Amino acid sequence: MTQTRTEARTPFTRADEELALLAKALAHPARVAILRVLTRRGECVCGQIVDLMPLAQATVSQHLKVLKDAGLVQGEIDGPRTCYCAHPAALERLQKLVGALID
Amino acid sequence: MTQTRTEARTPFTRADEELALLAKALAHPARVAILRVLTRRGECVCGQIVDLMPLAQATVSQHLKVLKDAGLVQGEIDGPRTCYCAHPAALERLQKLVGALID
DNA sequence: ATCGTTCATCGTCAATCTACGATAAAGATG
DNA sequence: CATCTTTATCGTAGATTGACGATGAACGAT
Repeated sequence: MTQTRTEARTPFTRADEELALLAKALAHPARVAILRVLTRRGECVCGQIVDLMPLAQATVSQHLKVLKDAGLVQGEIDGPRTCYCAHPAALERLQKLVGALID
Repeated sequence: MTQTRTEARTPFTRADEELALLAKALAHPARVAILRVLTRRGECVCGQIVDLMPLAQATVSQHLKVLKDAGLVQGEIDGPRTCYCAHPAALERLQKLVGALID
């Protein structure tokens, strides 16, 4: 047995992993569009976003989950709705990581 | 008939598409690592990159192609080798697009 | 001309992603 | 309580991605 740890291991650095994860969350135009809506209009209820997107509700919800898992977006349950807003710190983090890549 | 053009069409803006494409190219730690190597060490022959990565030559070559297609990297054939270097303008473009998202 | 080196591409398999309809869960409302 | 609205999740089908070995193409050296 050459591997005793249970954690997933990769031979890449943390910064590489972190940047890749953030980039992956932005790697679909729908998610970029959602994020743009949220930074422009501040808070949005899920249904408002769905109305702006050429996608089914289930698909938008799935993209929102990806953005939330990446920390780019925060969701707060508000009665029967869910209110989403952008999390600027994550975007700034992404910008910083890209900047570090440039040198 | 509601669609006469032959080009692929998306309902997203160009900026959304462009950012998504650049992000997608960075959406794998191996590609981030390759890009970091290239910005740190300037030019690199493909084999040097392969030696630094825990991946087969074919896989690294495939990742290099993704980076090249996204414009993040340039490759120049030099005899039997191929010399790669980062294309900083593309990274700056990415940074700018992310910045525009923040507002 | 025949090697040996270097790299890109092909073929392929497993895994992940994207999209959607259907359904479940949670609150509001009558 | 029954119902409507809103959103998340399930299940699934098709497409794309990531990994590799094998092979091919291009060049330098013997």
